[in-house]
Amino acid sequence: MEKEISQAVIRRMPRYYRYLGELLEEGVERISSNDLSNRMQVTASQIRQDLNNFGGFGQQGYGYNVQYLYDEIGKILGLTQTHNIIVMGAGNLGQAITNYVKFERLGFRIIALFDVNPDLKRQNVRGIPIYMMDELDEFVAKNEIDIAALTLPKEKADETAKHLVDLGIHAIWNFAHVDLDLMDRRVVIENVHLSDSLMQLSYNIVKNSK
Amino acid sequence: MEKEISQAVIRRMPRYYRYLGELLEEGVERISSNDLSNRMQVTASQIRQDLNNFGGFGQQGYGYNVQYLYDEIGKILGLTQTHNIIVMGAGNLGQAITNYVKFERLGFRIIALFDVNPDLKRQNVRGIPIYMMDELDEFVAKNEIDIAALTLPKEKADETAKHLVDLGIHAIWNFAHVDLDLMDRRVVIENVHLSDSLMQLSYNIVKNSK
DNA sequence: TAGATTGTTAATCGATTAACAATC
DNA sequence: TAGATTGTTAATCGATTAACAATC
Repeated sequence: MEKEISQAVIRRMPRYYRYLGELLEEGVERISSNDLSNRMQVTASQIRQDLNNFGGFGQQGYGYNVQYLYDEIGKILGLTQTHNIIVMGAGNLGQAITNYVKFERLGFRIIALFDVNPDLKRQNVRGIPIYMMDELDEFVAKNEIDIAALTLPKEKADETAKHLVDLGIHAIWNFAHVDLDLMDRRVVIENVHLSDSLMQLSYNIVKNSK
Repeated sequence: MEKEISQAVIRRMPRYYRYLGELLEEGVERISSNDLSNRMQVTASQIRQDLNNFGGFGQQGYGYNVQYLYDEIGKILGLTQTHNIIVMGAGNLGQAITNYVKFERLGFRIIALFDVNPDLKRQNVRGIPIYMMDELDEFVAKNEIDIAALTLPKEKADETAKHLVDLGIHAIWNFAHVDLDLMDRRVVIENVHLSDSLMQLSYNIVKNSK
């Protein structure tokens, strides 16, 4: 195994990717760490350090080729392969995520939703079918699933997550308001705790008004 | 102004709040930093350091009173006051956020949505009215708005944000895939970049499978 | 070549952890 | 009082920034 790269660095990579995408749209061919640092409001030093965790993508005296760097970061982030996603919970949030077409451009493809509500049986979201929870095992056996997005009430989140892992799904995008307890298992979890985010905003509002 | 508290600390406060809430539900009356650290998988030292940024909430030999600490963190996070929210963009994500009843328990109250789509005129989400964008100025003038949630395409996000700030709204919960350019203004911004989050997950999947 | 800018090492800064005296 | 556990200072660790030699 190579030397571990810190999550602080990883968290910044999608942001670089986003800015490079914008530069591409603007038709910019090359950029120096200094120019990029001005745009992104980070230090040029940090950009160079971050990138050099993964290799030398630039050239002295020239800077970075935008298209090349964009593609390389895409590779690093695993965007060259398609990721099939199932969404657990077909409520508002589950449906909102499903409708987020934008993800598809990045290679993320939602292929099914699951819910317990019988009213949703045989329904679909933008052509993507909603199944009942008891159809999950068979579906997962027959399809290659890379990620499960969890938009369930917190009471159901933990057991569902464990079940998904047992079915062989090793990546969970967790929207439930709990920290999943799957420590001993080989799973990657990415949390999106919306209410935590809102509370952080609330704190900063109070601070800002002082 | 008091000494600045780092965002790293602030980011952890909602998590403490969440765990203390769970302890309350379990009927636990008091807890030591050590027991809490075991539950939360952080060091006891960090818990004590974090809390002591805001004051001494514990007692030697006893630990922390759960209810008291819960309330105090609630105050710190500004949850004692109600925050009125408007949601810009009544698409799937805007509606999903609006339906997230959970927020209300924390004092966040969504009072209106705004969209450009004339089909949505006079519609509502769970009783909360959808207005047209041209009704925004009047609505903001007549109501006390604390937070605007931005669920717009990135092309519209920046100008809308500027407009909101001009109308006197100084907190933005940004779901658009851009970093808003409002640097010189007195605004607090909390970003929720879902595709960034998904890319981070994707990176960790690749790493995990090695 | 001269100028520009990277890749990388060294210095600084900040955040986390450890330790322990204070005290309930 | 003795035991437990905080609040806080000191030590360590990691992340960011600065500096500069290498090189295109």
